[in-house]
Amino acid sequence: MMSSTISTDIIRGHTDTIILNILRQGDSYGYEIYKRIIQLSGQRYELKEATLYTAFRRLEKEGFIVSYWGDETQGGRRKYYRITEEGRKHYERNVKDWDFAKDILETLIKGGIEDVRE
Amino acid sequence: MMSSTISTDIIRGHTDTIILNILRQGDSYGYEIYKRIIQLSGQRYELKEATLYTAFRRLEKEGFIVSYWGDETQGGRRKYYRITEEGRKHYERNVKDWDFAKDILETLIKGGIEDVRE
DNA sequence: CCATAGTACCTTGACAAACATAGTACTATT
DNA sequence: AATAGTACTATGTTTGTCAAGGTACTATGG
Repeated sequence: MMSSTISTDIIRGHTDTIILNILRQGDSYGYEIYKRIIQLSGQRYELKEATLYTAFRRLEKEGFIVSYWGDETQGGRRKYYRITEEGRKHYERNVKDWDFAKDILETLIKGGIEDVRE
Repeated sequence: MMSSTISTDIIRGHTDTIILNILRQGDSYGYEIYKRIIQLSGQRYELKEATLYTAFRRLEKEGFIVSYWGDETQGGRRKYYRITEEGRKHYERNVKDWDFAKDILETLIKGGIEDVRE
């Protein structure tokens, strides 16, 4: 599995958006988000746990998410994350940036001189 | 100009492909490639010179391009770059990877649980 | 009862790409 | 003489990703 042709450098810069996209659909915790990313990609991409937890810290520091401990009476404790209003705005902005950049990127990697934009 | 909403992390990983795309349309030199990238993006993206020359060294080391000095009798000397057969293959591979990754990325940043891929 | 796999979280250190900054050197224009 | 443009290069910093390792609990099969 995970015959990943998706290089990490292509995903780089989208990690935060990917996480926020999951959280805007409901609170979740690290391991579940980790699994859901694999599932969403159809087993084609795995965001490493270390990267994920690094991102949580970054996002929380920037005020885009908040965390709270679940009240599991048994089993491993879970740290849940919730997206903030700021986080939603940040997500929307990132998606907009992505849609915008996508087209330019397409021209840059495939276009010839006749495709010059104005 | 250059009200760049394109973050460098979105371009990251595509630098080599962007350069190879220009070179597969004919030999060129650093400064010209620098200018053409700005032009191709419609003044929306500037690949910094430092990044460009770092990429040249990387690409040459990997055998994807070769360089030779131009025979300018006047003006600053120019170092030309030519794409190799290996470079062309590398370019094709990168474009394929990008097309593949693009769809998955789209799902990851916009998709909900109902969009799970198989 | 013990080994293994799975769930769940976290830290440290290494690496590579992109870039800021700075420099060299020549040409053309004012 | 000053400035802007062309053209190349080196050095050091920042940042995101990840490999590797660790802790701790639960469930399952032999």
